[in-house]
Amino acid sequence: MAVDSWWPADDAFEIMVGAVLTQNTSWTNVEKAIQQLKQHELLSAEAMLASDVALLAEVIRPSGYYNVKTKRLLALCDWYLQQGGEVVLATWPMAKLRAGLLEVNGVGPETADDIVLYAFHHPVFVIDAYTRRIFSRLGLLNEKAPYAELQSQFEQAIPADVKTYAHYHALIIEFGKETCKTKPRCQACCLRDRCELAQVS
DNA sequence: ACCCAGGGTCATA
DNA sequence: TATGACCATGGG
Repeated sequence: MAVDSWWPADDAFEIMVGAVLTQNTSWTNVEKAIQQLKQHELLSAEAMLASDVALLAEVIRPSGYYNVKTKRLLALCDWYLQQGGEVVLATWPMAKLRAGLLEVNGVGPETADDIVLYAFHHPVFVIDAYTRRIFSRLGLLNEKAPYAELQSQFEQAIPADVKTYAHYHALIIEFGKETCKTKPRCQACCLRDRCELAQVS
């Protein structure tokens, strides 16, 4: 599965926006917000910073936490332009990019890694709630372990390759979304049959 | 009418 | 350092 086939976006900036909007939120809600950003021609750092804050909040409303996320998007836009935008950021090494993103208010480890992997194509493994739930139910990791610790486990188990990391993450999300909706705890037994993911252990 | 969902920050002890 | 409150929507 190609990276872009499950995180569709026209450019790196759109992925950055999506990474913030999807915080603790289903992707279907994020799609609505992004669609509305496009309709209002607000899907650029310059346009967001120049827009009326109340309007921006209203436009991204479907993604939830819209007041918080409005501030976070503006902080990210600010940083993005200050550094010189996509052209400059694309030249940064992975560690510098990740550290820089983490400095932005509202960008935590998962949001930063979404951006590092999907927008700038550096090999970093994204740890999300699905990863924690599914693999802890399989008894393969401690759900409460710190982000960096879990990330290290996956990065040691999987070859450090952008497409591979994106592929595994996509598989995890697919299970998180599609299996056993009425019985969430059944995810583990469904997962056992999927060789690709079972091999992660 | 409930329950859940792909985070992160801040205040408190 | 660790735990809890808070942010808010949409779908099952």
